[in-house]
Amino acid sequence: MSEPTLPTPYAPAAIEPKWRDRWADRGTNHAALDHAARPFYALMMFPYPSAEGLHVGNLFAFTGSDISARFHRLLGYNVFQPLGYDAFGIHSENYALRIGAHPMELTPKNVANFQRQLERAGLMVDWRQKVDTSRPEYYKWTQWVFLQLYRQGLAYKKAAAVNWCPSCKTVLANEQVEGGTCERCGTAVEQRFLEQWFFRISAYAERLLNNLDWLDWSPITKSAQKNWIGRSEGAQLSFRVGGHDEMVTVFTTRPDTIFGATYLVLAPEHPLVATFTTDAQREAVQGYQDATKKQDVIARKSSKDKTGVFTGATAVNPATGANIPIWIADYVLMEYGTGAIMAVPGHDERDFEFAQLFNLPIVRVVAGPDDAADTPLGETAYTDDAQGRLVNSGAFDGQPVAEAKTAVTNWLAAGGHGTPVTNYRLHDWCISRQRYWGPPIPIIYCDACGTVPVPESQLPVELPFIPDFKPDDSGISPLARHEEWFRVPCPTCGAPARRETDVSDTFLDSAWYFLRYPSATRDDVAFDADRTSRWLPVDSYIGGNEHAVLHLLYSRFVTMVMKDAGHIDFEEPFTRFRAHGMIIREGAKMSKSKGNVINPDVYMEEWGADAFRMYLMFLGPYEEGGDFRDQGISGVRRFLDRLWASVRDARADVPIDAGVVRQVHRTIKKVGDDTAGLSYNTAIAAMMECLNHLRSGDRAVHRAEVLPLVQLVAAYAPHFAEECWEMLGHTGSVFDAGWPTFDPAMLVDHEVDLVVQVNGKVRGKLRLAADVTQDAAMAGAMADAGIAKFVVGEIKKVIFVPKRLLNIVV
RNA sequence: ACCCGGAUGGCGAAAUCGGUAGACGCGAGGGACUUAAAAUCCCUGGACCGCAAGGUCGUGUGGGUUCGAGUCCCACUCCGGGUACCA
Repeated sequence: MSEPTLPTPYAPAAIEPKWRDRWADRGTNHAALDHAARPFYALMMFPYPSAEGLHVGNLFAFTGSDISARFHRLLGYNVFQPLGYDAFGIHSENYALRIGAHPMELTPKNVANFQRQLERAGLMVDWRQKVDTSRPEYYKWTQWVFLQLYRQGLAYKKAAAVNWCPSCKTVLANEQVEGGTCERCGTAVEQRFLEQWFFRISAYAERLLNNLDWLDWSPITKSAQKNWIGRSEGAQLSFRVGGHDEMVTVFTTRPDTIFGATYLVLAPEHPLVATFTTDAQREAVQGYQDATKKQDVIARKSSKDKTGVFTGATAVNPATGANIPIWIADYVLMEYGTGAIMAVPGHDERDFEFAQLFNLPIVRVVAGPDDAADTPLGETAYTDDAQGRLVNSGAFDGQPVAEAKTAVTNWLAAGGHGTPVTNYRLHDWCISRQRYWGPPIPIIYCDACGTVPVPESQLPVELPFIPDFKPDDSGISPLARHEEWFRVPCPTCGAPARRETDVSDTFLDSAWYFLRYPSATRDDVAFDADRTSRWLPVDSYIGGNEHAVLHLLYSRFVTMVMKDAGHIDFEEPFTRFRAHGMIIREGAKMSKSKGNVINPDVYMEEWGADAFRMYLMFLGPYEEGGDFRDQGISGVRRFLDRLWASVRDARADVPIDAGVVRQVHRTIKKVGDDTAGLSYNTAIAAMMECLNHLRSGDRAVHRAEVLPLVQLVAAYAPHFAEECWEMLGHTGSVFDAGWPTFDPAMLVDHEVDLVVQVNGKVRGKLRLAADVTQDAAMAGAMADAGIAKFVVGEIKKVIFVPKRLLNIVV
């Protein structure tokens, strides 16, 4: 008796590096950028390369995107899937500060570590086209993008408030302020006024909103953008002020309530406050203004307690002719509308609260279905505008709110008191950062010529290496401490001039990176015209919904501007966008402080990258995320082990089972449909089910039965599939072998289990021909004693759903 | 407060149109193989009553529509995310 040779087990540690090397050698993942006939641009949101290394959340996102990309390739598309690094910005700089490193030295190390981890994950990325936003080859063109906006009159400079942490001696982004204190040291944040560069995104509000109608995006993402843009229809109304020529203009969405406007409120910063304030009130008003100014932006917005001061002035309500007092209060914001409101305490909760506090008159001008004109308002304002109708409003009494909005606006407009307007919440995008780690804004200030854009031929304006990159108490950029850098001759007249020392927001780096990928190796243009028109707009964009608003909105804006400037011929960058879900672990959010952060390296080491990928996709619906449970990964690994064994032991000289073949065809259809719809978890379940059927009863498996399964699993477990494909005798890549086809005839059932109910309760099931008639089914049911015993009395009704059920109502 | 999601076995979850609730996987229990264990393979797994056949209940709560509801409608509770004095 000879010792049988041990069968080869599935060994990811051996085959994964083998295929990574082979893909690199053969250029398997390279897209034919200049002559692809069926281009498909698969984009995933590029990561910020943290020093901690790749997060499973990243890998979850990338794997899902990669499966979609590989699937499209199998379907015959020429897929371009690039990746890069969002390496510039405040995250990277703060981390460098914390560990006492320099971002210019630290970032390349982080990028290298990410690169290693990403390559290991087996993504079908065309690494030739990698971008790194912190490299001069990239940010040269970020600066170019700034200049295009500047040329279009969409970049301008104005003074604006910023958050300042006196302890960290730095400007903070709004996201870095929590409840009025610095997220890092807990110190109360102050407000400073600094000159800032803005992009006029508000000019695109309407277009950004309207295009959402036809974009193929996740509905949640669309609604987040819609809310952020915040379109509201209303009117601007002007109020005469006693003793003054200046009028107060307010914005309101409820012009119908004008008869109930019993006072006006201006924002404390409103420019007319000083004009209107009477001498008697001046001290109180100034005191209030000073107190407001000292408060930081965030604290002001988080405290809901109403405060305010009377200016001493009164205005005339154009509808009633009554004199109404003018107050200032910090619940009115200068940055929205006109910075002034007409207060209608009867029908606005904030005004109601304010009026109660300061004993201002509250008048009912809208009544609900159960109210009369003189029904008292009670404890709260009445804000139901769907059911309300006007009262105490002269000629408009009895009109429903919606109708009255138009009627009152028209009436006021005719009298010269106002005009209908549309307002947007969206405000201009402040892109200045008084920081070091970002692209210097390409502007030069000259005493003679004023603000001069850096000529494109002089780009990039390189970020110099400076050891003292730390922000200081002055509130100006670290670059402003380096005269040798910022003193330059004026590009126009040659006189001594100085550079802008602020850098631009990280979000600008990422607002155009998708345009760069196809042309990443070009140093003469930001993006090549031919390649751009071949590959863009992006066919599939997958990313986190945390970027639903800022990144996606800024990208759309920049794309629109590029179109208007004539650089591209499309205005929406992402034809299809899907948001993936979030991964939690053992029921809890992952965080460093909890110590439950997953290190992908450890899992890939133990189980293999393919099993890890597949588990991430199996643990829950991709668009909802899921719970990472350490024990769960063994299930997908066992599936791969068994599939491996079936491929290894498959033969060509055993009978093919018709039932197995039918199941394989059904699985091809289901996995195709589910993968296209990002239902990866159910696609994997279908493959498992199919394999279980294939192997059931310890039968000998025919090669033709298992071969399609290898193709189906390829997008999910690419190294594994390549090795199996080779074992089955192929020399090329499985990704060039196409997607298996199914025979629709194989999907049709000739016999079905018909469920029989009596009065809606399941009483049995019958194995019957699929095309059985109701009468035949009925006869079959009555012949079954277990069913017939429930059919007592007269049959009132029979519901028959072919192929599904028969319900007998007695 | 407002706007989105969500709630299904011990656990992660599945269920195109309203039509067998719990696919697939984890864990658990039992068995085979083994001197033994691991690995692997097979079987059983919603709850309750029952020896069984069988029956009753069951998708967060309370109502409703329907022959039939996890799925549709109304009211509510809890959880997650986003926005937050936006007039």
